Amino acid sequence: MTERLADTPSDQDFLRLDGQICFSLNAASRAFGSLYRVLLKDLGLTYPQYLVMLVLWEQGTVPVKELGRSLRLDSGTLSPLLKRLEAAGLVTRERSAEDERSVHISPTAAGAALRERAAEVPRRIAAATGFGLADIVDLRARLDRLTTALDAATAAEGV
Amino acid sequence: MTERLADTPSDQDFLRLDGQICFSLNAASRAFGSLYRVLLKDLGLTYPQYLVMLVLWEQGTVPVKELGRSLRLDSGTLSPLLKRLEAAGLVTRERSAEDERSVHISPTAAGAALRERAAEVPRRIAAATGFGLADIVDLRARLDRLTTALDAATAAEGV
DNA sequence: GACCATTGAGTTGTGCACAACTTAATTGTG
DNA sequence: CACAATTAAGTTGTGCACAACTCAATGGTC
Repeated sequence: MTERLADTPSDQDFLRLDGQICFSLNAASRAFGSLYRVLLKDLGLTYPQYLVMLVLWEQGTVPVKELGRSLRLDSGTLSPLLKRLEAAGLVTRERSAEDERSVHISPTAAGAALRERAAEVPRRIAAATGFGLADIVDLRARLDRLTTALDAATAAEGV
Repeated sequence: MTERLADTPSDQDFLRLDGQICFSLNAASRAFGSLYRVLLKDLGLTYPQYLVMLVLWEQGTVPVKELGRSLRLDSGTLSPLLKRLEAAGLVTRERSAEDERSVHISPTAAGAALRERAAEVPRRIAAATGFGLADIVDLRARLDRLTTALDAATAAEGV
């Protein structure tokens, strides 16, 4: 393989990258998923459900719209997920009085109680990464930058 | 908010981190997914299907087992995916003669031809990230390190 | 050679992500 | 006020990820 200047990558370079950043990202995301699955099993929550509960624990009552903004999910994903949480007795769903289009989600007593049992999860996750706080903060910043760039590109293509 | 030493993060720090690295990772992964979806639409491929085709373009005929190892996917995911690729006329599936348990996947002529049309995708993805080659390589290394650590932790918990 | 554990694909069932659509409530404008 | 456009949830359909399972082929081991 011949040497190339770092600023003039070949098609081959791109082809290799291709199966890489996104693939590595995907793999890391799924690896997190596996660990969360194990840690959340006792609580009877999936990772997306756990994210919803995190928001509710912090904010109390939250409209579906706001949940979607926070978690980057649309109603097509949230509606059935929230129904399952409701069926599990962890949240309530009620139409807003001021705006009948809006539905407010609140944790039930059981849902709120789950917070204690979930308290250990974040620390165990952080420990499992083997990363220090600074590393994590740095990685997060890069990923967020990446997401912003990709969203912009998708929007540009989408036109 | 009070200042803390970097090496003694509080529970609050962990709770905040929690909704962060994994969440950022997830968001980035999905942002990639959205861009790939747009770019692959003309080819009639989803991102996972594209990954399979990448392997086939590079290696020709590959047993399902090997595909699973490469892509970190099990037969529960691959079997239906490969059936869809077969239905689309992009791959063939045949039982191995030496080992009747094994199924070999090969690109058809149409599947191989798709390679040309997909050639642009990697460069456009790389451009969309806004990252240089060095940044991408570095990020990939961090993510792979993360995945390894998480897999080890999951295995340890799994016991 | 018979028996049993292992292996590779496939199937079934659950849940998430997302596109495309529907429905009902609200808002804006003539 | 009326009516069109917008907005918030929800529904439907497709595809992926994964656990748990089945089934047939293979490879020891006695």
